[in-house]
Amino acid sequence: MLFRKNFDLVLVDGSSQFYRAFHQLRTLMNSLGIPTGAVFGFSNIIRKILREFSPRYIAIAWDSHEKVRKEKFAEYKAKRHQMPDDLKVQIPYLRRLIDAYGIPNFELEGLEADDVIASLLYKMKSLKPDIRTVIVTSDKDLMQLVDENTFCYDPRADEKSNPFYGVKEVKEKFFVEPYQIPDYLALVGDTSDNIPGAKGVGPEIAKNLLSRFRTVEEIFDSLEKIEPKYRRILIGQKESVLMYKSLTKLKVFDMDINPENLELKKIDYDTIIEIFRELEFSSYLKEIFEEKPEKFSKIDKTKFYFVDSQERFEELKSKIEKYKLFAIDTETTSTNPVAAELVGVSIAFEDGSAYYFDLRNSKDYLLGLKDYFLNPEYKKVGQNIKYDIVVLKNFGLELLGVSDDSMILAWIINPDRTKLNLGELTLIYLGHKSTEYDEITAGGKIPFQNVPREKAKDYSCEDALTSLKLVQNLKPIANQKGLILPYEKIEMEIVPVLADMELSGVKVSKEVLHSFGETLKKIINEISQEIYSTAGVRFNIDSPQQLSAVLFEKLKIQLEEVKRTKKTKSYSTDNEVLQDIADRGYKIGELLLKYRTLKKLLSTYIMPIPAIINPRTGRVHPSFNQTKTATGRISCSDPNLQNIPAKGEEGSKIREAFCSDEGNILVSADYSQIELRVMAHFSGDTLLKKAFEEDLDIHTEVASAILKVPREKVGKDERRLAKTVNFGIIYGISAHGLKTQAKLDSRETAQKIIDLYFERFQAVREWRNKTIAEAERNGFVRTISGRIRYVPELRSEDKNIRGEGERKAVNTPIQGTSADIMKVAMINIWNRLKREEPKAKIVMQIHDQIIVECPEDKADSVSKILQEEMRVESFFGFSVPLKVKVSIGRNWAEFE
DNA sequence: CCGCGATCGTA
DNA sequence: GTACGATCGCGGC
Repeated sequence: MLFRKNFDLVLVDGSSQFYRAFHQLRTLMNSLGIPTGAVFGFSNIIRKILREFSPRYIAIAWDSHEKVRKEKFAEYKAKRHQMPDDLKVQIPYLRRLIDAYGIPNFELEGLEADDVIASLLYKMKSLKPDIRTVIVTSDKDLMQLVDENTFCYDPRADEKSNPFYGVKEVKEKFFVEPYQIPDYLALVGDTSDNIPGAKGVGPEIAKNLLSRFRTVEEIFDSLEKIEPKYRRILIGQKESVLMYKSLTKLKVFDMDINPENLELKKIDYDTIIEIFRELEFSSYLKEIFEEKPEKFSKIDKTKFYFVDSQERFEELKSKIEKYKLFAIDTETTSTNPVAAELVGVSIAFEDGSAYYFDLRNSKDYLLGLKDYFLNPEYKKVGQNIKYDIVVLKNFGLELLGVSDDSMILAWIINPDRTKLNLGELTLIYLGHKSTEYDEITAGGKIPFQNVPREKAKDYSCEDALTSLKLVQNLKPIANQKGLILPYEKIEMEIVPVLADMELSGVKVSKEVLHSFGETLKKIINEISQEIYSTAGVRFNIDSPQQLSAVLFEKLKIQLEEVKRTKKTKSYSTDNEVLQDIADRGYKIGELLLKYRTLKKLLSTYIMPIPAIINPRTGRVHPSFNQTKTATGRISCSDPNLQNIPAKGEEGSKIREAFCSDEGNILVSADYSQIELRVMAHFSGDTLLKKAFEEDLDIHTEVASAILKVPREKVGKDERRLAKTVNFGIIYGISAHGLKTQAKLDSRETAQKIIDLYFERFQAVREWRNKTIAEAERNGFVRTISGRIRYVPELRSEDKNIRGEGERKAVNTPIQGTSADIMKVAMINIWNRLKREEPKAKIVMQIHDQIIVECPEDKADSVSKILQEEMRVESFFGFSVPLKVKVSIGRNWAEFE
């Protein structure tokens, strides 16, 4: 280690670190939409320096007004405009936080943070000559203070580089002594402070001169001794250079302070925890928990009981009757609810009591609650309660009257939030650290059924109770944000629908997949051999790294433009590139395309799916995830049946494997052009609405409108272009995106087409502008049901990030409203089928399509129900007719 | 063993 | 140009 890390004094350049953190984390916010990035970044720095240096003395220096330098030079820091509102709102949090950390702050009227640091350092050195100091900064200005006992430290330096700057490092970087830094910057300029420097002088000349002279003053005093080529450059610049130096040279003000004023005070953990909870910094909260577990409240476990006697059971029943609402949590053998076996159940009440059923002993008490479970008058709440519904149903208990779910609440409050586990939510919203599953199962090594009963009881009861408390905390937030309608009428209503879909699963033919798989394996093998012989080398075709080496280094294939990957900027080998290679006549291009397609099908769909067929049901039971998308869509996983191939001969072969059970049939219903209809509704565009009212082909109509030709004259290519434009509009469109997608020759051509579109569909343009403007004002967009999504990207100064925000702001109401419509339809269908065709089961949902499996002779009846129940216009006051297409088949390939 | 990046399947 | 999830390779732990 090069440096002793123990310093006596830490001086932090507060203003610049705060600004930097703000710009770097501009889009970070809590679930209430409050921007938090600057505080997050600053907190990180504070925590890091306290941890690394454990200083006795510490101070954070702040800029005051910049009038001293401004008076000298009006352009100084002219590039920095007024403080943005998003930064302003974070200041009170930061102040409280710094106070809570016990760190003194200093500010000097008229001076900048840098000067304050210089003044503090000067004073402390005069009082304690041997003091070792570290200055926390990312700016080079402060390096002028570096000496044998004073170091600069860049808290944001990456892991590998040395974050410390001592005398040696400063010399290596600038080739001047630390005290010469102001002279150096005065000569070469400093773009970050808008100091131009001497005209014609760059680092090389500055280095050279400052190796021979100590200061710029000396340089200008000795101009006659300097070579003519330098003299000519410098002449006439003395005044400005000396002025620049006076700007970069730090000012030392004699501060009336004692070392005690800089002492690190006692840390107020309670306040820090309070702030971190409010700003939702869960990772920091966890770190604090590791340091000071006693600062976190623990849940009261004194009222957690086993239901192991008739007395307890009676007590529990009377609580159910009294409160008419309880939280429920199940403990099982698997995270997959269909495969899971129930081993324990807990039930918690408002009074903080909770009851645990250890099912290893007896199942009778639990079964004794059957009537309460079935009675929807008794409300049930939980965390991801869909899971418990599925498990309990397989156990033989149906749970009706499910009214609340803490996970769904947290998600609907901020659907971009990805961490929704109970521990995380508990830490932030309740401020206590719950027992983690890994703690009682030794990191998952002990199966739950083997966890000692006392531990199991406390764990399970705690989960049920925290879920109840979270619901009580989160529901008012949802209400305040106007989310009760989508929450109660859509999300909570669809929970049992999705639970049933998971229970039903879908039949898949092992035979079809197996035989097709064998065929594919042979073909893939043959293609691989051909690829190897064409390339002249055996390599891993699945490795983009190796593949690009073969294509571009070994075979030296040259393309018109080199396409690079997004993050690592290496050579891209995606389909577009391979197609390009094929088009240029390279046989390997075609081979690779075929290889990719077939390998994808084999490894993603054909091989894994038979392996996850549930042996008990003979079907696959995917998860229908309700809290995984930011727009309100449902997602599907394990396996994801929402991306089963649809196109191509091979895709169709895979769809063939998804079929109805013996004696059953599949009925599919899909919305026609739902997203464009949603856009017609939102914009109120008369032309679009008319097209849908008259049930015309929308792409042809749009082509006719933008190309100004009669619809009869619209050709295939025109229609295809219009279709691409239509999709583009839904995705928030950009000229670049349309150019790529429609393979246009330039961005300008794409822009012209977009302009033509908006010229004809002015209402769409107006809606788009209005939506973005409102999103900027409110911070979020809404779907038709009132669901929200924040768009913090719109606050960014980065044009690309802003553009991204604009597209999200436009796309989310469209995609999200379509999701709202589909969800309401599913709820209606499920309720109606339950009454009228109880043997019919919803088995799939693919965003605009729903698939029901039913006995063959019920196909017509089910078709009619789907057709009727999907017309949900009246639910939302939707102003455009919805169109539903129904088809019937034995398997998924037989639909249109 | 985990996370990330590249790739590719869907709406 | 939007929204997802699964697979594989690869590098780090």
